[in-house]
Amino acid sequence: MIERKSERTKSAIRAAARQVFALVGYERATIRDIAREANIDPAMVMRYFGSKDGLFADTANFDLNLPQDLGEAPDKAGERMAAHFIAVWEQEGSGFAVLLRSASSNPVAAARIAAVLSEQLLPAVVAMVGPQEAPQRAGLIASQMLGLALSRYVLSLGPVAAMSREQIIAGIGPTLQRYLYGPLAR
Amino acid sequence: MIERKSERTKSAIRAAARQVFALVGYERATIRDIAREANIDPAMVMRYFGSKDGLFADTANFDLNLPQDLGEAPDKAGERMAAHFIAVWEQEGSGFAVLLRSASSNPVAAARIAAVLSEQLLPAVVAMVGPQEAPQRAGLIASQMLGLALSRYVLSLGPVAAMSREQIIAGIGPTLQRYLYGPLAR
DNA sequence: CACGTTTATCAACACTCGTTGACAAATTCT
DNA sequence: AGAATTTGTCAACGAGTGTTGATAAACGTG
Repeated sequence: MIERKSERTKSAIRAAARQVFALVGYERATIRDIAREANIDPAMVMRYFGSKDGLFADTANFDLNLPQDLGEAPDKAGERMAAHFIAVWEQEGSGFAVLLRSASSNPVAAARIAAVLSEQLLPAVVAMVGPQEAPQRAGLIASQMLGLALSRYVLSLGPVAAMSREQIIAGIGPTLQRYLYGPLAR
Repeated sequence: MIERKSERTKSAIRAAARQVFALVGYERATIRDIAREANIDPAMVMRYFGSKDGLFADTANFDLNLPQDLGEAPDKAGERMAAHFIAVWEQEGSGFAVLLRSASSNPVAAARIAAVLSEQLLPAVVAMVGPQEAPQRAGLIASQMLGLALSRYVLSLGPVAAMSREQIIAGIGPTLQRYLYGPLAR
């Protein structure tokens, strides 16, 4: 057999876990729920992922994957960044929904979001504006993007969820642009 | 006795509940934890609040309390709004921390945040810019403010938590200003 | 003081959860 | 085919949870 049977089961569990975790969060998701969603026995989850924590750690990952050339067209950076964020989030199984849904109550998820900020967003901003002002600028950007994701995808707040991608980008792009290159308080 | 003894106990429970709920969220908070924090018996919680849900419903309330005169100085509205948000959140026992910490996993909390948007923020924005564009503008404002609160108070993301109130206001005020009165995509 | 009401204590129930281990079935290898 | 390994099933355990009811202590009132 070219592919172990267990790999099929593992990915079925993973897919079900992503779905359930993203929908109800780490605490409310039960192994029994996930197993039922994947049409397997709860014990299989333990066999292949060791524990509920292990499954979550495997499922809740996210790569921001920012383009490297944002700084080459500085006047377009904000808009491009906004568009990139939305594109990455809306691709299925990105793991970001899992992460954000559980971040408020699960320390592991919170730490991973913090890591995305410090290891992916911050370096990109450093490359654009230098190390001096980068933390503050990256922090402001993170606050806007996380707030958008929370409002639109997690809480589904009416007005935010109703906006089109284009409206979102038109609204938030200039904000990111200013957070990147606009004036800053000392 | 001028004040029933039960009122003392009830407010002790309330205070402990706010603290525990705000720290770990609805699901991870246990009645036993809250009771221990308040130095009372778990059964007292049931007597006075009926259920864990009842206690949460009693604890998790929030009034944005926006000033009525924001529209009178339109060029200052964004900055004043930002300053007001921060002031309201940082006053102890505001209940907002409880709400936001649990919003991602608790439907009641999510619904209450949605209600703050639709019943408090939206009407204020309608009064300033009219009903046509208000939903989109209020949605954008909510996304930025929720994201700030999430980053700074719930997740304590380093760069955001490190900023001073003045830096926050200087950074976010202009954003709200543009969300209120700036150009908008159709 | 004695009585009724309010407040507090305690132990237990019923349930759900993550997790485990024994065992069976299927699959692969010799 | 027979043995060994992998994969799956099932029932149960132990811990923790919200919740309840019986019972005691504290308190105000005649």
